[in-house]
Amino acid sequence: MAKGQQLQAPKGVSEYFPDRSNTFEYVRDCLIESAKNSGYQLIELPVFEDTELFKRGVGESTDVVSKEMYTFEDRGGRSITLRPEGTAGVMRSVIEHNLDRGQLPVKVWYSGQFFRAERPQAGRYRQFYQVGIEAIGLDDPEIDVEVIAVADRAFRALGLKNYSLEITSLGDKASRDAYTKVLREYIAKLSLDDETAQRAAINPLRLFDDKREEVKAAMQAAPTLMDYLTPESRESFERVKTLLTALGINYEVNKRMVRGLDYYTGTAFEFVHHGLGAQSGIGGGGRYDGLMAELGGAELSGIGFGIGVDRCVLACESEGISLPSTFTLDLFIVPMSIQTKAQSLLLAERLRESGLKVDIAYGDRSLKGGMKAADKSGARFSIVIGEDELASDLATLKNMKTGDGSSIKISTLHEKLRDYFPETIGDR
RNA sequence: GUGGUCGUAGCUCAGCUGGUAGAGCACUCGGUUGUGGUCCGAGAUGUCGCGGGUUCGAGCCCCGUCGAUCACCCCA
Repeated sequence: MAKGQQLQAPKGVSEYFPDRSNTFEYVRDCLIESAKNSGYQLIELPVFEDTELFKRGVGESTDVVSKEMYTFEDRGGRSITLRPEGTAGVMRSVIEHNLDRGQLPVKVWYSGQFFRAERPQAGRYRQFYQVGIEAIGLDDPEIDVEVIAVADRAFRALGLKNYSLEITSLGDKASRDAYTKVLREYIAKLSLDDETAQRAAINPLRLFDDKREEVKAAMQAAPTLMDYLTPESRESFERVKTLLTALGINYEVNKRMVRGLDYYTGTAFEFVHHGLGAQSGIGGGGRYDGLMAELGGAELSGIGFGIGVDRCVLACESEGISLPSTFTLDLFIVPMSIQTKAQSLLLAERLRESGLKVDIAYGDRSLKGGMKAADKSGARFSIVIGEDELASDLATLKNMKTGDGSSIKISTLHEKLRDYFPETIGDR
């Protein structure tokens, strides 16, 4: 427990340590794997950027920018901000390094920490981990569906079932402007309290997300964006739906979906898990038409998503899914005495160099203690190294699962283990 | 930023209307002079989140503070 002056982690951060860190690692890698399988390549970016990037990219009217950013001045007097989301940074890098000059679309994935200074709650942290992808330079329903499929495939690979996909179309800028005008007129006729009215003034779409029954009821009859889509937007959205069905991906059209970042246009989607608390979105994203140009780049459209790794871990736990451990050991060595510890370490290093995963019982433990350590390590085999073994070069290789032991020559242990782990042993 | 609940051993928690701490799990050692998982025995562990107040006496009551948690707001 926290004692007096004991240091503790900053408020609202999530930490993963054994054994739970294995779950985190597995989930993250699974998401990344899915992106790689669809041809996305790594883009590794800084966690802090010029504050201006987010103000222009994400939008100053958004909550994320107006009150949730970790912003500070560096020693050169520059305003720096810890990234609250990933897309703006990717765009900046693409523009800065002319990544869009070659074949399109540019397909990249990223993963890492993001920061928002919010009040923490279930599934919402001030530092959170996200895996995301972006496909830039192509406005096409097929790529929209591919992006959605990357996320859906990853969730299925994790074994998740209790989630659903919601999609909508936010239309192009023309559709959006026409609609917003009508919606503002509708909202103006409602009698709302000051705070709510202020929220509506910033972004009228927000009211669709209000949790209060009276507001929900009032918004029930509100016009929806779907009715104001241009023919092109409508046709594109129809194609997205058709393709999702063809891929066997279930979805629900949510005409009232709200996206918190200003740059979204066209296809927008959100994966919602039903076993979490109030923060139920495990991943979401959509198309952005004006973002690149806004940041000084070409007039290129793009689409991407961000998936919350922390929330996916919680989702797996809520469904009782037990993921394979990312930590595995092939062999655990138990030295009998202080005299054999050094020899054991040499043996371990030799085996490790050939690609085996090997650990040793350190400290002056009893044989029983050493074997308990071997047991808990989860290693598939154990071997006790004592004076006798070193003198005779004979030891018992024990299968920890079955309990069977077979006598082997220590000098040929490498070859013996090669039979069991052909995939891990390299030719060195 | 606003509100509810909570803060006792590494973990999960018990502790009646105030009388200075306990269980299970985990851990270490032993029962089995050199082979784990089951079983049995023994042992170690806390300034009861922190600070102040009331009291002869506070884990328990009061105030503050920090943290956690859940919800609003917002979102991954």
